[in-house]
Amino acid sequence: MNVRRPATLASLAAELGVSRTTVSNAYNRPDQLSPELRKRVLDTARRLGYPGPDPVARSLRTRKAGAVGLLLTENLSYAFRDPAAVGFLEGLALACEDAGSGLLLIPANPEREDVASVHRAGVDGFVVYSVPDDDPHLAAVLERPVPAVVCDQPSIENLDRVGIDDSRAIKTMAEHLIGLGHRKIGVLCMRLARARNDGPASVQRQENASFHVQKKRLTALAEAFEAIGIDWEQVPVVERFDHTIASGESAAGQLLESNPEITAIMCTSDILALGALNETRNRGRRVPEDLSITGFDGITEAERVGLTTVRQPMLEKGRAAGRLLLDAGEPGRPREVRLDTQLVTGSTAASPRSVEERWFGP
Amino acid sequence: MNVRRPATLASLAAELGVSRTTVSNAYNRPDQLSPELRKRVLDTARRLGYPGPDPVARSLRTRKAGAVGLLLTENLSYAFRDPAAVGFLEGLALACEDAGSGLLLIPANPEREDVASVHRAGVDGFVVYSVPDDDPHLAAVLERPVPAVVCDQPSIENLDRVGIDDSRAIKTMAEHLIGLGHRKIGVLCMRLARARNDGPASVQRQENASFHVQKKRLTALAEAFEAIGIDWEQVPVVERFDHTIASGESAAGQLLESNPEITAIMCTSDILALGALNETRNRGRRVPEDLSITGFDGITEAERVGLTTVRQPMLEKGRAAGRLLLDAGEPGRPREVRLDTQLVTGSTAASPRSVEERWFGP
DNA sequence: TGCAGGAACCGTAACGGTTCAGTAGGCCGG
DNA sequence: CCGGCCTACTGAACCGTTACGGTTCCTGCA
Repeated sequence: MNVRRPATLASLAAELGVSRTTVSNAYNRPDQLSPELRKRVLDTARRLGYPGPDPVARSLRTRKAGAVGLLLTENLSYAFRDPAAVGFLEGLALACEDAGSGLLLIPANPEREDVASVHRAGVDGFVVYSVPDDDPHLAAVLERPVPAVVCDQPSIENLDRVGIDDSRAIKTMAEHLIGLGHRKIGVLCMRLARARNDGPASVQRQENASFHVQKKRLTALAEAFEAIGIDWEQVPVVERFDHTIASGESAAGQLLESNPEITAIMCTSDILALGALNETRNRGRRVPEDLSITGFDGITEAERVGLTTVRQPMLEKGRAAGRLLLDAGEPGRPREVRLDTQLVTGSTAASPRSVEERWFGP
Repeated sequence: MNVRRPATLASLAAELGVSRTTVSNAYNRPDQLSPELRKRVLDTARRLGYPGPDPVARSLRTRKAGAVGLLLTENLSYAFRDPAAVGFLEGLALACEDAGSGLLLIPANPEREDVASVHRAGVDGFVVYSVPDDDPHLAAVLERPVPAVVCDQPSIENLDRVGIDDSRAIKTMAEHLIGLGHRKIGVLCMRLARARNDGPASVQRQENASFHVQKKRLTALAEAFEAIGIDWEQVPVVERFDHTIASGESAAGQLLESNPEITAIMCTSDILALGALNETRNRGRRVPEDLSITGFDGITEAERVGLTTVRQPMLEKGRAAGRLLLDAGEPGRPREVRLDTQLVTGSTAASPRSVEERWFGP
């Protein structure tokens, strides 16, 4: 009985001697037929091994897939490796759950240009999470005649958008460090473009960055530091393609090697900051006495080690994106959700003068 | 132009004066038509705003959805909160990625019996991860005429299966504790059945457990301890429905309150163990001097705090499940993957005699 | 000149449903 | 006896595509 099931709504109807409509109604509109007949239909279905209306055929007819697609810049598995991404996913999953919708993770290898996965996705809409502006997958999503919500991206056409004020958020951090007295800093950032570059990022590269969030943060930092008379050209920025603690370590090493005079490292993510923390301490320098280190995101691991960082509500971000997508707004009017961030003063940033104090006494 | 897109493969064909087949071929089989015509098709498609073949209609025709469904016992969002689940997901995502397949997370609220989400899922197969034996969602999956792989479940009909030797694994831990000299232990376990029960779990409840893994582990523990003459009836087992650190804390509290004489707490998961660790220390008892605590899973957080636990390869589990599902085996012969586990001797389990030693000297 | 063979394209039949405008019959009030 | 309404069910159109098995036309070669 379990070998093959050519049972279909039509064959079931034939077996019962009723119309297909009636069988369909038995499943979808119980009030449209007598209880006895309905029972008979369902019983026969069980007997014949009919698993109920085929979801794909139904989707075709109803134009509803019952799922939202998630497109992110990284390998699928990355979504589960980065705590910030996991937080976002959790929020998105919550929103989907509330709406009874599925969540389809779309495989989009950033190194390849294979857009087929986007075309193949049977979804009612897309959530696009922090992909580069020129990503072909994003373009493919825009072509699809379904709504989309972008997250941590510049606003596109008339799409709904979710994000934070990246500029304001990181400026708060910059001002915090400036207030502490730091003048010589270095920056660690995530990938700026689809083309791999592990090393210093020139100002030009920063300006041409296609990863919106990273670009925004660097621009804001430049503004903050130029505002107090520091030449941004002279501020070393080291970029890493992979977003891992190991990347943070090697980037920090590179930075400290070439710019030993800096008193603080600002990272555009907590993961990088955690790596920087490791590397710095491995080199025998104390944090924050010898070097201040700051992150961005506010992931649990960061809070545990007392990282000074900017907390952004990743879960809320995901939830907001899901909600925006699932309860469609007015046609012409794109919506925007901008979430609040919060400076978390941990124990990894202090005044650089404390160094002198250690040497020469207070 | 972006308002409505009634453009379809048929309308495009009509516009071009070619057959639908040809348009279809332009997308799917470029070698079946001349490059010029193909270009003309694609150009016209762009002009008309035709987004390419509809994925749902394609799925219906080809009988391929290009996605695998994941069913788990918990709220969707739970999958992202539990590190072990995240590890599993990462592995599963890797396998999906390799096969160019999507991963559809199916919302299956464990408290409700709403099975529609399973019926609605347009997928080529299911991965079922640790749901209770009597879960209606599981039943719904079995009805669907697509392959399924179960994980951490008893083998079903002729489904592929992935798991570990839970019995052997936890016995190793039990023997480790016994070897250290522990005779009076308490156990913290995860939910045993769909019906909520936060408190002591009687032997009968243990035997009737519908969560296969938990049952297996408890049974194995009973065997291990009865083998050295301990009456399992006398061993306190405390169950928690929610799988959180807070649950671990309250369960440990309950256990220590009613059974202050125990020298070790064995937990069936690291999360519970981390909670137990907190609670124990908050009560002013030292670990492992005053009390030994063991976990199960080997999550990162556990390793960080030096928990004595059993490591199981969650990522490999997910990957194996995905692979099994994606490269279909022989029809009649269900496959089974059984992964290895490993005892991790951390710093949270020690000989109970060290207590006496502390009091009376060595 | 005849013909084999391949390249390029086409027509039809599914794929498995949902939906909507009916229709037949029963019941009821007038 | 008639008109109207309700219940229970039906028929046919439609959703948008791909699989299958052709047909047509052109080229090259004997």
